[in-house]
Amino acid sequence: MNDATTYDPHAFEPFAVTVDLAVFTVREGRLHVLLIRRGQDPYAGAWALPGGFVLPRESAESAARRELAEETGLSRESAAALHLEQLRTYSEPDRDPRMRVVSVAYTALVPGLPEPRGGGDAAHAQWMPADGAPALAFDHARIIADARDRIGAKFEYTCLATAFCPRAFTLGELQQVYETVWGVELDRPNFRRKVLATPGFVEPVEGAPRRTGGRGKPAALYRAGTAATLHPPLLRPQRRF
Amino acid sequence: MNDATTYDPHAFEPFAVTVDLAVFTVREGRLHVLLIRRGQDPYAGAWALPGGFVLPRESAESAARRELAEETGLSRESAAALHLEQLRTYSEPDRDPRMRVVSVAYTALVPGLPEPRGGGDAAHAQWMPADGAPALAFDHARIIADARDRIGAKFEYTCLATAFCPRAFTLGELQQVYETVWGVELDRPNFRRKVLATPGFVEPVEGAPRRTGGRGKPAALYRAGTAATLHPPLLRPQRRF
DNA sequence: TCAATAGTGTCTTTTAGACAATATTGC
DNA sequence: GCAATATTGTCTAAAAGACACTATTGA
Repeated sequence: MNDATTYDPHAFEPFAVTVDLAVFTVREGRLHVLLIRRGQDPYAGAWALPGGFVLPRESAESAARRELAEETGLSRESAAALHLEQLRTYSEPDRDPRMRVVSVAYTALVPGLPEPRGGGDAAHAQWMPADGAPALAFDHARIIADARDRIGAKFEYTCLATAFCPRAFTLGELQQVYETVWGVELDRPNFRRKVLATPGFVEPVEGAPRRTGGRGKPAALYRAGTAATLHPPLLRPQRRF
Repeated sequence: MNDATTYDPHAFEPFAVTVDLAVFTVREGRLHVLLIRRGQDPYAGAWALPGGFVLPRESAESAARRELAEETGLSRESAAALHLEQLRTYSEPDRDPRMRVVSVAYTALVPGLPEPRGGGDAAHAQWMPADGAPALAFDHARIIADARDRIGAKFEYTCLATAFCPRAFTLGELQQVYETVWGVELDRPNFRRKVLATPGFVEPVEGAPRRTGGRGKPAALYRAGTAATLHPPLLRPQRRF
């Protein structure tokens, strides 16, 4: 085994360590991902995930939150409240043609509303549909695919879906989040029964019911509960064969 | 956003990138983890996870497989067949007191039998019970805890448990793997019904049945099936409250 | 009135959990 | 025979799925 004691940090060409952010939202019944347009080679003009270098004195998680605030134009306080989760690390030697870059990818889920009005560099950040997205720089298409897999799986046994919803939301909105992420239709009464029967998933919020589109009965409002995981899970409908 | 184009790799003190391996096995009904004893400061004399530096031209995954082969004394071919999975990356600035080290942790599951007879550096590698383990160097206790959480969760909806079993195993052995990892007792008839009803989880193997301890009816042998995930999942018994 | 969405109730099928009963081995 | 483990079977409880039905809004 190698040991760090025997290692001279300057003996090798150094590794660069970056974070990449796969920031998702649901708008108009479609999953969107936050992308920026690259101005320089390689991949000049291509779309890419936001991200940046981990600074010498910060953790990857801190770097991810810092970049997230910068890219979305949110305050640090708001960004701190967003759901941010480490996805995995990508370290193929040639994933960046210029130098050795190891990137820690993070997934963030944000409610549908806020535009990525960027302070600073984020002016070119834009929501793009996660399906039918353009060609992406580096291995970013892979990162997005991995992130979508992870999100879809976590929807089954965690309360993660509420991270896509505003503070107060209707069960119809929550159901649409599930349907969008999973790409399936769910039965409304059964979904409702299941969600309400899961302790800590959602809790009712008092006040005037909200109308969804103007038409139809106004729906009751709920907010995210205190639970983090679902017991029992909310399983994706299976493709029986 | 920072961009690698504007980055001088030698401007900062470089990052070192390592892999840490949390290698587990089940023996005698207890979960064990492969540890090495450190010979040098910091943490001289303490136990630590095996691992090492990612070389300039290899991916973290390749480094993990290389280190795994070295530490366990297995051939590259055997090591390639073991279950190896990226856990997460640890990047706190002071996790190593000497320098900035970002470590990509991997989890490996191996069948109970093989001793870590090490070629080379691995002579000091040893299986230790995962509970009641000694104090560990760096943040390795945290890594082991994260790995155990992940394994326990994945047991619910994947076929991962068979990775702890030899090529041919009995349902009783598989059940004991579940019971060890989850720390619960399972009902044998129900476990059996569930496993056999899940397509692709296990498949029967012909040949003489094996006796477990000499006493009792010999059990039929099975091998791992072709499925990777369980549908529907095999849920951990819930602590109802 | 109708269209549209929210919400309730009910029935059936599936799955999980508890546990009795039988089978096959070593001693 | 008995102890120990494997295996089958049965009954019950819980959950999922399908779907009819009612409720409340805007036009």
